[in-house]
Amino acid sequence: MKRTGFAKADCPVARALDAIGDWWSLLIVRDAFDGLRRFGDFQKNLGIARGMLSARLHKLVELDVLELVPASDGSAYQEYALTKKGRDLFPVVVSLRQWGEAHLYARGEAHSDLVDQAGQPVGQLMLPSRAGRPLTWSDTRVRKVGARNR
Amino acid sequence: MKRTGFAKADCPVARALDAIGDWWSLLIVRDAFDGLRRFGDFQKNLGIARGMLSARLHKLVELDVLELVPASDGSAYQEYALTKKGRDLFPVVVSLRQWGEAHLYARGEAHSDLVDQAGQPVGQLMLPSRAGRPLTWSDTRVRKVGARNR
DNA sequence: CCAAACTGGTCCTAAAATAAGACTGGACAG
DNA sequence: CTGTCCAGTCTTATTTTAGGACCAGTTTGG
Repeated sequence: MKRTGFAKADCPVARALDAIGDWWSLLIVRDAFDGLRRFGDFQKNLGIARGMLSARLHKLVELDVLELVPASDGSAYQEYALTKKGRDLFPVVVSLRQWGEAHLYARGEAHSDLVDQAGQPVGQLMLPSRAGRPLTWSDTRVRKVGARNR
Repeated sequence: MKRTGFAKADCPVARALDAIGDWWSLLIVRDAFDGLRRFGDFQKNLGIARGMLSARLHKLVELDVLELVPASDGSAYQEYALTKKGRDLFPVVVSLRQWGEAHLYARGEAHSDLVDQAGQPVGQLMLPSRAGRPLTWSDTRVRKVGARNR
């Protein structure tokens, strides 16, 4: 009864969740966007069990979401840095952030905030049609391929 | 050793993952966007264990992501429908889809596809600054609140 | 230059979550 | 009425996770 996997699904959502849809991976990636790079920093900030963290970091490296690079402070240690593939998770993290902000906090409750370089709050993620007009869920549908959609 | 929770985190990403960041919830929501509404339909399409599905659906209802409504075919059964809060997960599902499409398929490998009503492929999710200009990960930072960021 | 502390892990155990299937009770069709 | 469909619940075996003990190489403080 191994946990069901979706690595070979036809649906990109299923494959993406199979890769980074566990409890910790996206939090590690979020911390990486915040500038964390060392094993100990992730461990301290997340409070994750060291064994879990070790396993997750190795998996993320294997997936090419993170890569090991020499420590930036010149020490003999190594650091975990986001790759292009990892940086491309930015919209995933932002979408979760915006949904959380909108629906998971009581009015007035404090939370961290995403701002641009000028300190201005950012806008909402927008899905443009090919022509550039904003689309909502009701404007789109999934074109299935082959037989199954799993 | 209960699974660590983030329901009270300052970070909206952590809260969002606490709510819907398990292996199944987002796949159920994806199927709901595809029009599935009945217990049996979700179960068949996902291949999920019935007990799991039952627990997940109840949690999603409790979270107000789904709601129970009378069956649309006039039978005595009920259906699960997306609420506003659930429909607001659209960008989350789309961001995962686009990341999966871009990074998880071999060239030429078939996958399902998101298109608009005219059958045109949609564009990439875009994060606008307040002024409407596209932002990338390096243009933004998280403004922390209070003491902790977990 | 030696001891202590830090870094980045691995290994072990107990508890919790998951998968898979058996079982149940109400709805519905013939 | 009888058999089948629907929407679950319950049980059990297996896997995953949390948390801590342990360990080897690195850096720091005196």
